[in-house]
Amino acid sequence: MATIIDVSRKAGVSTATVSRALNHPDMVDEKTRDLVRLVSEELDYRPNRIARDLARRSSQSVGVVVNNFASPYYGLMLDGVDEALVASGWNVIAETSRETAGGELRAIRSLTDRQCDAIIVHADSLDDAALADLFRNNDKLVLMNRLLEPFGDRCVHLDNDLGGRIAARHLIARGHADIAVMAGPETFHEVRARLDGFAEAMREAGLALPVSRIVRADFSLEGGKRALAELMERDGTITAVFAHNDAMAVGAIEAAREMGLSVPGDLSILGFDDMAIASLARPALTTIGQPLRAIGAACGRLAHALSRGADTSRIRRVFDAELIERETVTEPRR
Amino acid sequence: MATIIDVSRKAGVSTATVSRALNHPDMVDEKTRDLVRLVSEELDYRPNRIARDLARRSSQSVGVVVNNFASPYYGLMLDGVDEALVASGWNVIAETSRETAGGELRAIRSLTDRQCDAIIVHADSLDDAALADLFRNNDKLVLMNRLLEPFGDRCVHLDNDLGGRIAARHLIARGHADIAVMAGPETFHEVRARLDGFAEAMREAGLALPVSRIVRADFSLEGGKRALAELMERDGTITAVFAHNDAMAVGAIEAAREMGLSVPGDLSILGFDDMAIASLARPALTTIGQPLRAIGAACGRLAHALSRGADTSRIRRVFDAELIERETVTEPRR
DNA sequence: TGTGCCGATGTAAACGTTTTCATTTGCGTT
DNA sequence: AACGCAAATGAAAACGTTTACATCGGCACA
Repeated sequence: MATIIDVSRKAGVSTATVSRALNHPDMVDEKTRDLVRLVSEELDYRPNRIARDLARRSSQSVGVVVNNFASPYYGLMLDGVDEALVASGWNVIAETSRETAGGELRAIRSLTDRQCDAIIVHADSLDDAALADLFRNNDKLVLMNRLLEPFGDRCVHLDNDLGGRIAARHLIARGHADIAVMAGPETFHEVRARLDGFAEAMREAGLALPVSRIVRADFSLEGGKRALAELMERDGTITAVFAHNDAMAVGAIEAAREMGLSVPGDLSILGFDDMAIASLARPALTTIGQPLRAIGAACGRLAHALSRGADTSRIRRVFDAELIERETVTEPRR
Repeated sequence: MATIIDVSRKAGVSTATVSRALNHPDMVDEKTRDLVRLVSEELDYRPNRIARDLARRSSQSVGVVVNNFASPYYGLMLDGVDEALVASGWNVIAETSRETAGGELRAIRSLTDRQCDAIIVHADSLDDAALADLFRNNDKLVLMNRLLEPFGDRCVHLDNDLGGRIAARHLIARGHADIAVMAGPETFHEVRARLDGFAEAMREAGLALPVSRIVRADFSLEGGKRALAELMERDGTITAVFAHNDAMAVGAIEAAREMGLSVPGDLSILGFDDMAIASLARPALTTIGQPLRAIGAACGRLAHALSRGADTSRIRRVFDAELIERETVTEPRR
């Protein structure tokens, strides 16, 4: 591999001039600039990024920590981050936390050691206090799809409260009054917000949401099946259910079918997330979508701006959930 | 941030000793070793990876280039790569090609500039000749889920030929004789192998596979729908179809339903890939699975071994496809 | 009591850039 | 002709490590 020294020798100039010709073309005479470029081309010179990074004290990369790569939830956000950074020649160094709090800390440390100029983290296992600690000590940290209160300007997230509201309003608009919700585990911060927004919109419409109509389930298809069974056993009068993610919703569809209930004839079902499964389900699932790619891209832009000390005020931090109408919500049969 | 110089001063030794105490503990006296460790701890010293990489002439990272992050196809393999490397403290630097040949070359260049010790590439847009060029000039390149003939020892891939064989044998074993195949676009190298294996197994069983029973479609749900329509129009006697991926297979299920055909009663359908959609479809799709995570992990191990000049002979390069029986294949009705 | 060796440490070079500071050159101004 | 200034360039320091080589004691051995 040719180094800058090879180029400087062959071109008969100093390494400083080569560096300037390539990085700050306007600082060097046109003739030498062309000469240097020509020679670089001939030798197929490619600057060693490690040496450059060391000298510049910037790695031109942002680290991202996610639970895993396999789930499209993370995949879409990663795509967004990548999309936002690729134009500026920056790289994304991704590391997985393998769903543990220890893993998240380990990943952040490792990315810090690698001198990433900023780090984007999707934190599931870390609680608010631990995160606040991290954010206090590191001002180049961006929180992905989660809101951490005192550091709102470094969080990019979906408005889950609004998502819950939209869900309630849609079901209410279709004429439902006896509505149940299939909530995710309490450990998920999203769950609280979706529940709050939903309850608030119900209240505004003068409708009741008794605790007997709220059931907890894990975010899986099986969880959804079990949850629907429990719900119907508790209270057979419900006409619609709002599930906190698509997998649970699809599970609910299956459970309903097994009970001899038609969807949406006897029971309307509304999901959340708009993952691939929603459009593939039959009947196709009506759901609340979150713009994951856009959220990822905003994280990327924020990280980039943060690490260059640029203005971050024009970067969007909160994204709206959006109703995706398909086939599983209609008027209740009377 | 504390540097090695801070540590050396505070401990009253040279930087060389600090470096040795931390990296080669057996080269330094027990007492100084403990002292250095204590001081490092106190100052919260973390070696600067960029400086270390420059000095060691190794970045301890492997680059991976994939089309995108959003598809679980790549996600699963990335998870595998990560899994194989995380233990040794190496990082994965991922870059997307955005589905273009130019993008693949650009990504490889960029990862080379970053001094990745090895690069794993999933090449879709590059043809064999271009790839061979690359592999000739760079001996730290690993090809992910594709076979490039003269460089088989640096390719990790699914045995697609076997996959095709398994598909044919399963349908034949169930009693089918009039079988059609829904092949993917010719540009995909997998497609050829699956077709070959399938045709070979049909021949072995003494069954015909006329070209009229082979239809090309793109790898999408819509493509599958259109392809089934065309197939049935050409020849209404078929009792089973082998689709080259799950999305097409699910499209075929839908098209069949729209034509008033029951699946698997009137028509058996066999997919390929075993992506999430397969288990979610109703009826659940019988398909041929590929161990993507294991393939990714093997790529990771191979890249790691290659970059350290270690023995690579014990790393598995070809993985078997596996039949996943669900609900869409049964005996033909007679 | 030398001699040789080995273990522990320090000195300084090396990794390949970027950038500060100093120097040279040429030009316009008085 | 002397001066100042700006543009172009070079010399060398800096980035923070690792490691080849040199040095120094101490110890076993003859």
